[in-house]
Amino acid sequence: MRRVVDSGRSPATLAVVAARSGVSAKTVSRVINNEPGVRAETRARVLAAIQQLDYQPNLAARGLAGDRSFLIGLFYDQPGDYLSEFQTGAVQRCHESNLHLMIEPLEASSPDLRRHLSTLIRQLRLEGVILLPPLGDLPAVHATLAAADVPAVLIAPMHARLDAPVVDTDDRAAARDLTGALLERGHRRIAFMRGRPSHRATEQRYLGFADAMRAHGVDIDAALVQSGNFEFAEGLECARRMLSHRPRPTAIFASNDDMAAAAVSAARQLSLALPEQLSVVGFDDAPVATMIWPQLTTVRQPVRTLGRVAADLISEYQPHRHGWPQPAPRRRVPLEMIIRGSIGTAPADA
Amino acid sequence: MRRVVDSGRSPATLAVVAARSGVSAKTVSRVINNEPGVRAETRARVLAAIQQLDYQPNLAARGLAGDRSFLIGLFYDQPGDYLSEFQTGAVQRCHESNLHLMIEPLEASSPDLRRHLSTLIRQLRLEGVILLPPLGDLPAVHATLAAADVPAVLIAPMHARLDAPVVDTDDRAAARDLTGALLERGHRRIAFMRGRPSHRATEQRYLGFADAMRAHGVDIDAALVQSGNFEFAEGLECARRMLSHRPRPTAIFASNDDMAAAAVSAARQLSLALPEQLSVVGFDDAPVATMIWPQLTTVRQPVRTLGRVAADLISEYQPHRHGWPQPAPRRRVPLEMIIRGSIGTAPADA
DNA sequence: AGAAGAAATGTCAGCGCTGTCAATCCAGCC
DNA sequence: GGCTGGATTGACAGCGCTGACATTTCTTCT
Repeated sequence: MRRVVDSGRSPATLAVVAARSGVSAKTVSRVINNEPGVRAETRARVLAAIQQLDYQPNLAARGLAGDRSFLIGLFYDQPGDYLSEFQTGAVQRCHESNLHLMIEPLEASSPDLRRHLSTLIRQLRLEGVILLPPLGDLPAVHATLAAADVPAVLIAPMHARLDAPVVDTDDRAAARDLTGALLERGHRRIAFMRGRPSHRATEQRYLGFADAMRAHGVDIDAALVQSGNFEFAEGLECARRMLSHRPRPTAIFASNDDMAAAAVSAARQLSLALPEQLSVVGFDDAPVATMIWPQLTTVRQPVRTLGRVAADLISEYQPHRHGWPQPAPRRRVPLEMIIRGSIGTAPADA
Repeated sequence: MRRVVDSGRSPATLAVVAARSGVSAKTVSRVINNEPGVRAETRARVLAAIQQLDYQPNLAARGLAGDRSFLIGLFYDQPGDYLSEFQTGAVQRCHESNLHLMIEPLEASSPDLRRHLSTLIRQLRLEGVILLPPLGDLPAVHATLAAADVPAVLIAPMHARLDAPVVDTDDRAAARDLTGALLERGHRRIAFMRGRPSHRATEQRYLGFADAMRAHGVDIDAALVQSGNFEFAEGLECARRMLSHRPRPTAIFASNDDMAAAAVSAARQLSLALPEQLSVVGFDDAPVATMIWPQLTTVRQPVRTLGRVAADLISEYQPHRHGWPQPAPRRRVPLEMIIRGSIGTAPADA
């Protein structure tokens, strides 16, 4: 009895499956691709053979023959803590459609962004891409994608486009609710810390804040609306300025949790008691929101869901039509407010 | 004058480049793959044609013909804030070698982990994988990879293996330094908060702590060594227990920043002044480290570099040899201590 | 039963590239 | 010049699959 050492044992091919199940290769192909026009019994037989042989179709061959790639690109500029959650959601959804996700960092400000992107797209023959902010707003990116005829899904872009679907959240409504929570607790002098101007969320969150203030007939003190650029460090400076303003605001609405954490730090340094003397709300429910004391009242960003929905749109895209349907779909993912210890009743003497 | 609309204009193929430069397809292939045995002048001519035609080789075709995939897999279990940094480093390095990175979540505890992994590997024909903890320690993962003959790089695994290269950091030395910083400031009653048992870092950091204590002739109070499982919530419980212990520790060494943040929160709730009454150190230099007040003294984790080095090992892997060289390479990336406001001199009355 | 049409299945070329091996070129040497 | 051997280059098949189209096998209806 002889044994053949075969560490690189060649995996079963479609032809082997065909032989095993007594049909032609083409029929096996039909089964794999879930094409119609295969008798149920035949399909079952083929499926059984696939199982027995533990057959896995060769992606490269499928791609080459069918002029596809089964690859979706996820492009991002700044890696942030939300990225890994987002991509996890996107990958999961992609797998359901037998697609794979390639993640690609892409410097928005890089001079050869176009070349880089173009190389990537054409080498990989990406079937679609997901653009995390702020990439969805770069004309250079859209031009390159259009030239290569690759459909894109935009995540919370500043400006919606007719030719590209968008996934976003209703930040304005959430900001309204959040502001409402402060107003309900008697706050009137509320400072608002804006985010980075290049993000859609920056404007939307401010508008929601303004909506709520107006609805309650409360004036906004322009001196108490400043930008912290979504960053902790700048938020710290900003909060210091706000807290040294007189009369002092009784609450700070920070456009994200990093800046809210900064506001908490600033208050801490001024020995203000939270939430007795100052209420703070953030946005995003970032990890830091529950890592400081008091924990931040904020709005949970359904990041994983966003990733899933984005992948969903790409999967559903019908390439036989010319481009996306007009107008391109837009999906809104609901946002959820989370009340935690960082807000309280406005101080009486304020 | 007529214009032909050609949105899906077929990209140049290798054959076109060959015709253009007056050589055979095979020679163009040689140039693309940087194979030797091509006269410099010929190479230049081909390169010029590639440029002019803006030719991009088709990955799927190269893969099919050459039995490669140009794909590296990055597997992770828990998405964390470090993941996106890591993958950014890894992607960058991969691109330098014309490889692409596929990221794949993989539930360590999932019952069909093997099946899932196996499907992925064989469909994509991954050329190598990077295993983030704790995946590098799962026998099921190694078995599957070995069966498919796919080389793996382990990131900071609990147990090194002879057959797989490892990238890690010298946590023990860093923990020693960090403990030294506390001892220098007069601290003697130092509590130590351990991490998740499944991580190599947990043990290493404790050993470094113990090294330093022993070197200074300071006894470790066993009651002050407890586990917070690397998580904020558990860290909070743990810190409360530690701070209610009498005599109270004057410093807490938390095995990661999340738990250190928890220690700060706990101290805050007990109205302890930081760092006057309590010093806290963390580990990792996570975002939260600079988002709380006082900012955490910690050790910076060179995450992006780790990603780059991991990809480097995979790229350098020589598949013509049988497996990795014995013993497989191990790369240590240096760690850097960062002193911030969370530590101070031990209280005199302690 | 037989024809017509729909449904199911098969044949075959070829996607764009690389491995194998054969053909050609050229320098160096007698 | 003619020969030899290494350096270049080319011809061609085929990687594993799917598209287009041909063929066969059912249904259904008269």
